Amino acid sequence: LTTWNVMLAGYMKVGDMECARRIFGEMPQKDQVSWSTMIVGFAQNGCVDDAFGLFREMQKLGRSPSETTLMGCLSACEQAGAFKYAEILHAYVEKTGFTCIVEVSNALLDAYAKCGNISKARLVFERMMEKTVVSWTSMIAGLAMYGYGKEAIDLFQEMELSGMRPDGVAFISILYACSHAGLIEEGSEYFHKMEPVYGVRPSLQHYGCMVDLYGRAGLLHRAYEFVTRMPVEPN
RNA sequence: CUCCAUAACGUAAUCGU
Repeated sequence: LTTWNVMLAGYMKVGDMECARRIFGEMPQKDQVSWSTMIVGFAQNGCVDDAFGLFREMQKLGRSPSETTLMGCLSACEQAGAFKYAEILHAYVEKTGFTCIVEVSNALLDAYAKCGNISKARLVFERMMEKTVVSWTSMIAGLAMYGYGKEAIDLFQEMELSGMRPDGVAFISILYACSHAGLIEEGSEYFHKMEPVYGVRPSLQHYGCMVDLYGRAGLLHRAYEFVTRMPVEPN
């Protein structure tokens, strides 16, 4: 079974959905990994309708999509901005009680944010019993996408107060938020506190965010100076 | 029983309507 699954994953990875589909039809048994591989594979190759077709087919066959399959489906929604699918999946999540699985709620919150419904995303976030750094980061990034920079910063502070330690991705989100809301000083303050205060070494992506922060605000000299002085090789 | 192999939640910039 694993061997068949590996074949599915391989074909999907190179974008050969026809071969993957053929193998999927030929294999003697299928498990959750097989279904999940197909659904996520279609989604990542931009075929969201095929992905959901399989989700439906799975249910018709009386198999319950696992939490992992669900996370893949939700992640597929965001790539397509497929709000209608996000709502269907939300209903399924509620029905099955998967809401208590933090990763599933994270995926749901992120899908709503990326599909254009920030208030539903917020609702999912507020109702979560348990939050991980992924939950906080997804919410912060969601607010940032809508240009709510101030709110993103407030949430970042709230996260710190709750005792959650921000990681590298959390900093990418807050820098993204500052950049898109024109909060230049706030952004550079966060950047400069990263390593000394939080112990997170800035990566190339963080430097990229800073160049964007200055450049987007029209501070081209500052952006240029930043690029020439950064300690990692600019890409 | 333990470990290992296949899927799976947050990740900057570039995309006119």
